[in-house]
Amino acid sequence: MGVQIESTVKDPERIRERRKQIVRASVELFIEKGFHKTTTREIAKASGLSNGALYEYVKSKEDILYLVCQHIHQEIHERLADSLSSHETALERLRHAMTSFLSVIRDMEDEVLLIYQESKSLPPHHLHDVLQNEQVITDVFVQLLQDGLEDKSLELTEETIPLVAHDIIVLGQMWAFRRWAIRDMDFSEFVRQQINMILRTEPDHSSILRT
Amino acid sequence: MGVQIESTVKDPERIRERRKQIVRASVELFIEKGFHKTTTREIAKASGLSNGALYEYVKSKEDILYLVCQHIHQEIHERLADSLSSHETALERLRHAMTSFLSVIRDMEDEVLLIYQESKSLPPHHLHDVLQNEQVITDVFVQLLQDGLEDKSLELTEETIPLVAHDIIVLGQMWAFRRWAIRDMDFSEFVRQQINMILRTEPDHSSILRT
Amino acid sequence: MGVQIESTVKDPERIRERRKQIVRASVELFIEKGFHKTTTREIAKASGLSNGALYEYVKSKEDILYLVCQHIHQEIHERLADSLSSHETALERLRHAMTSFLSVIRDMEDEVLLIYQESKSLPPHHLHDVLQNEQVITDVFVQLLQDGLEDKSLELTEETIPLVAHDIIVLGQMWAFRRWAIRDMDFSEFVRQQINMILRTEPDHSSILRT
Amino acid sequence: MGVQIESTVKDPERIRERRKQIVRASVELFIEKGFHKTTTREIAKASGLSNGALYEYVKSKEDILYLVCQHIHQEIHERLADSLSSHETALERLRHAMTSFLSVIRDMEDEVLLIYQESKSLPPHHLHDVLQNEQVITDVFVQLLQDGLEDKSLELTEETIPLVAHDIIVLGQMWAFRRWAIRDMDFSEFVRQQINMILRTEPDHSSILRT
DNA sequence: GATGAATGAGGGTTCATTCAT
DNA sequence: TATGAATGAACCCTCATTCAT
Repeated sequence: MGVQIESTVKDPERIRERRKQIVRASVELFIEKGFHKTTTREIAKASGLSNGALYEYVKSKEDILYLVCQHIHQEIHERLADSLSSHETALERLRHAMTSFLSVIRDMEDEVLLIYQESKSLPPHHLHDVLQNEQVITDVFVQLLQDGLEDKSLELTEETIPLVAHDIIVLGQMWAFRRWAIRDMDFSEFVRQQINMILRTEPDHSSILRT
Repeated sequence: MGVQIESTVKDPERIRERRKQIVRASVELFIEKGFHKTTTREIAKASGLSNGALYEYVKSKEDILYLVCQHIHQEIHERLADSLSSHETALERLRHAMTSFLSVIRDMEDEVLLIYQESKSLPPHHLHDVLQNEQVITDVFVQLLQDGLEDKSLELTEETIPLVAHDIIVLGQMWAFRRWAIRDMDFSEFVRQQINMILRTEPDHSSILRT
Repeated sequence: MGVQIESTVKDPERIRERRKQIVRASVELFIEKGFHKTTTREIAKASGLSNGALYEYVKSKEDILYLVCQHIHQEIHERLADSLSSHETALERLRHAMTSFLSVIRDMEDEVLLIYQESKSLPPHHLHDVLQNEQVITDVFVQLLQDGLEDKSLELTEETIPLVAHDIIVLGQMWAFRRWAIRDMDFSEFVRQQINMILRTEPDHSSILRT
Repeated sequence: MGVQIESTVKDPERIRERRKQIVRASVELFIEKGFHKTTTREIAKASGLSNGALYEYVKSKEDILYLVCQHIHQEIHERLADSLSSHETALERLRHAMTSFLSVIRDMEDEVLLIYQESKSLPPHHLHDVLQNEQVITDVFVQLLQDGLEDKSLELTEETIPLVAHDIIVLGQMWAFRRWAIRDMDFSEFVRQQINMILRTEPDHSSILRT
């Protein structure tokens, strides 16, 4: 799954191991200084590898960026998937998922920001794959909305589902990429409001329109 | 207004002129290749300036990025401000503003994306200023929401206004930074849905919750 | 004539000047250590240029090799052409040319060897051009042989001319690339014998075959 | 005979075996990409050895080049020696040898070219040995010429023998290193002309001079 | 003010060789 | 003996910036 990154090394266990080191170090560095201003030497050093060894697990600096993006998406997706509940109605499951998603975003705000800012530096092939991963995460919500359509706990039309799902993602990721504007807001308040923006469940607030 | 960029040149008219050339050329280049992959030589050439002349109107490559971001924000803000209507109710003015805003985003999707992806490369001082400009644009909607609170054409609480304003901005800019996911959607359909996401004005759709 | 080498610099006079420095330094270095073991830093330093300046007059290290080969061929060709005499018979002109050619080879043995050993590292396009230059030099002898055919001072058939011309070149260049085997031979003796090999003019030695 | 190459391995049989693999692979690679552009990893892989194993049969990359040159010379020499005839006169034996030599050159043109282009990269000690091997081959012709002097089937003076022998070698190897200029010539025609260049045996062509 | 040649630090990457297993 | 991961010096080249003219 995803694009295969070549390696000179044969032992797959070791590859996994070393790449984990590389990714861990790189995430930190990329967050701190950005992809372009981070040197491969720094990455090697922070990974506990020599300059040469780094290139046995990766073919280019861009590969590292890809690995980083993939790793971040994986973690987000895993944590989101793990938190999927089995409440009776899709509405309740959706609300729960949104809450979980938002809390993942908060935990990984730097990482989310990283993807927003650096993924454009990926070569087309890898970029495509990263965007696909973003879609995979979005699809979790597409599914939940679909469920709501079926069990009628949500009222919406089929055609709007894709965009609504993206809205959910984006209104959540905002916490990461608009930090500067929201920093003084309480996170739980943010959660409450964004969920309400999507669902309008609060009494007498099904719309911000005056009835 | 904004951060002053130093110049060796005295004549302010000439400075304005030359910087316009620089910005025009840079926007295009940055969109095409990204900030880091664009060289100052390319910028100079595309601006019709010599390598040395460039540095008489600008002190560093980062200054150019700043000029570019500022210019983009200015244009967005101008066009948004110009389109502010004088409808009776704030609700109507808001709806009109959102529509205008979205159409500006569509016209300038590359530029919007540019700011999302490259502004992080600004030195802190300039970054701060750019974010402030983003806030200025957001404040247009803050004001409209406030108006709606006052003329009671909108129903919301004071505290939610800032975040709702940001939501409006972000749900609009999505068109630029989620193009890859939305490309096959009709723009007017996008507009309709996003406005509805914010306002829930469509009959029987004041909420996606089943009543 | 020849393949154009790009330069960032505009002033053609300066380009010529600087490239002369580069070539002069490189010939020496390439002869001493070979193309691959010579670094661009060494070349820059020996040329009296900075690392960066070097690359304003040349696009790659291979370009330098090309410039070097071209320069060597040019000099050989010039000196050969300059020495072309106007003796009555083609035979005499040929003998004179061969003598001159051999003395050029002796003066430039290192350079001749350089081309033999390093031209293979040229990119195809440039290699082709270098070989063409080699042919140009060969053609000097082709012409002389042709003349001899016409004025009947030489007895040979048209079809053998090309190969004989190449033989002349190669039997001369031997002095450079077989030095190790010939070093203890007197140069004038070498000249005498090689010319005799081609012309068999010495009394009673028109062939090494016993009559 | 030749320079001893060190090895960590004891069993001489195994050494011979492995080095044969190494040489076979390297010849091909060096011909294809040149010595410097061929990596030891490629050699190891193509030899069916591991990176480390390679260095148990050879102490450096240059050693491999030496082995390669030696092998090529050996094969040329062997094939030349094998073809030595026992015709009555030295002249006839010489003509036969030249024909054989030329056909060896044709079969091994890539290898001959390889030695011309890469032997310069050998460390002095090894280079000396390789040149000596070249001399050994030359000496085959020295001997034949000497024989001709003795049985008087050739007319030449003792002092010219060494150079004539080298001329024979070089006029033959031309087929390899001047391929680009001669490619459209028929090989048998080449043979005929080159032998005639040396021997001038064709009727009425004992010299290219008009009598 | 303008030009464009010059600077030089530093970047990503390679690869001959070594060495722990 | 064999393996293949690790090392790290070194390479070619780029480019933001400066400065003599």
